[in-house]
Amino acid sequence: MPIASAALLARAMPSPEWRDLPEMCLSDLARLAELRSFTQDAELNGSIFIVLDGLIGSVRGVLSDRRAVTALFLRGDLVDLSATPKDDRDGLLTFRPTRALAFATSDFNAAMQQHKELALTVCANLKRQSFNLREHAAELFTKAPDQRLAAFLLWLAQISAGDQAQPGFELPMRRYDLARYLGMQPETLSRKIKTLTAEGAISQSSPSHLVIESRSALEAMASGLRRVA
Amino acid sequence: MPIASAALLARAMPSPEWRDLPEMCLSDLARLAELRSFTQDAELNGSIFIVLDGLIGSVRGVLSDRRAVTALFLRGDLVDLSATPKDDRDGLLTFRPTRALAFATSDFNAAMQQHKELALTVCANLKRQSFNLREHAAELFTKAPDQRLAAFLLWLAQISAGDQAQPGFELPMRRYDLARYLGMQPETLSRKIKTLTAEGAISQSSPSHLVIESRSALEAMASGLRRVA
DNA sequence: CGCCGTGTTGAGTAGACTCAACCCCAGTGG
DNA sequence: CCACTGGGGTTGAGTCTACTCAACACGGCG
Repeated sequence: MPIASAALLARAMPSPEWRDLPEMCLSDLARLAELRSFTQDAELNGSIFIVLDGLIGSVRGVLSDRRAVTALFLRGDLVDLSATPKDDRDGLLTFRPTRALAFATSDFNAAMQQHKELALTVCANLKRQSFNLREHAAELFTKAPDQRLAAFLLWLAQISAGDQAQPGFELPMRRYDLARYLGMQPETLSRKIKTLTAEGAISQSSPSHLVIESRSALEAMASGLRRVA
Repeated sequence: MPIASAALLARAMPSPEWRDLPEMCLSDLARLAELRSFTQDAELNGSIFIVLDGLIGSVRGVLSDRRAVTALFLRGDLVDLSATPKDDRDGLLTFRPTRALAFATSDFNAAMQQHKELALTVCANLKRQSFNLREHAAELFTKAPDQRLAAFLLWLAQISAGDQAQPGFELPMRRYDLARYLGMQPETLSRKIKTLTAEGAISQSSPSHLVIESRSALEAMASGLRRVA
């Protein structure tokens, strides 16, 4: 469904960088945007999205059982794979029920042409994403799997902190997808979680609900360099 | 040294996306830009760069012997780490003698404010870089080290194809840095190169000069080419 | 009940890592 | 002219760990 007004769009926007765009720009975007809801495991394609809530993953080899999750798009992120070569190897998947604003690529580009503030905001967003990608790549091969897991859990606790006062948090994705994002096999991930609970660093009330018991233990585990034999 | 005129700047620009900016914008950039030359292993910081030639790497843990190379910036790439948190863990290093245009961050941002074409070009550039980063991450954990090496060599041959008619190409970086980029140890890289030469896929006249002897063998080994956005 | 998706556990193996030593070459200085 | 030095690169032996494949546990749902 399209958005009624600039004010409504601003309310829907997940982060200030979007919300604070000029009135004119927001109303143009409102005219072009479509608010879409996706179930888990929905395949997204062909559009530009702004994530409102939920979690979208960029996966490599969607069909294969050997898929790689190359990036996570969180609330507030701009998702634009229009620069990606068109083949069937890349894809966007929702890892949980997700809502997003969808734009036709040409519409959004035209809006960027018109409103330089939009172009600047998109630039800033892309820079942040590039940073996260580099960070992720760095972790992928300076850290051992258990360190990556510890670092990821701390990161997750941080970004889902404001949500509620509860001590724990929900894993926003399946074990399988998480393993593929952290660059390991699901079995390995399972074992690592097991050892973390055994060491008392975390505890899990249900498979997807984790509680950090000892933040310091996790931190000690996360920051270390790669295994020293 | 600053650049004299828009025409000179346009001539220096390495790729059409920059060269085709409007006259006004180019002359503003020429006023702000500084043409700088770096030797190998120079540390860059604090500015925004446009790479003219050479190779810049984003490294994690510059000082450590356990460094990770998280991204490569080639000719035509915009290098802007201003969104990166300021700590001593990230850094930019030249992997070979490199020339680049340097801008003060505030100057460049002001220019983006003024010229929306510049903002759009930067957006496009960042999107391409994001794609490359995702591609790299995907390779890092869907491919085995020898596959990564084969894919990288093919990619390198492709992007340095136009340079000359010679059959081979120069490795643009030290073994050590290459290994760190491909996510393996220097020793492992050395062994992999050895097996590739033993299998007749490549040959090396000097340590840094490689010739692809059998493209098909490499392709078979790479199990999927690396794509160029 | 059987089925399916999801997650966990259990051996066994392949292969990347570690550490140490060595080679090669360019520069340097006696 | 030659020994010395240091950086970059290579080789060798041994260890460790993440992967592989298989089986199993569990819950929801027809």
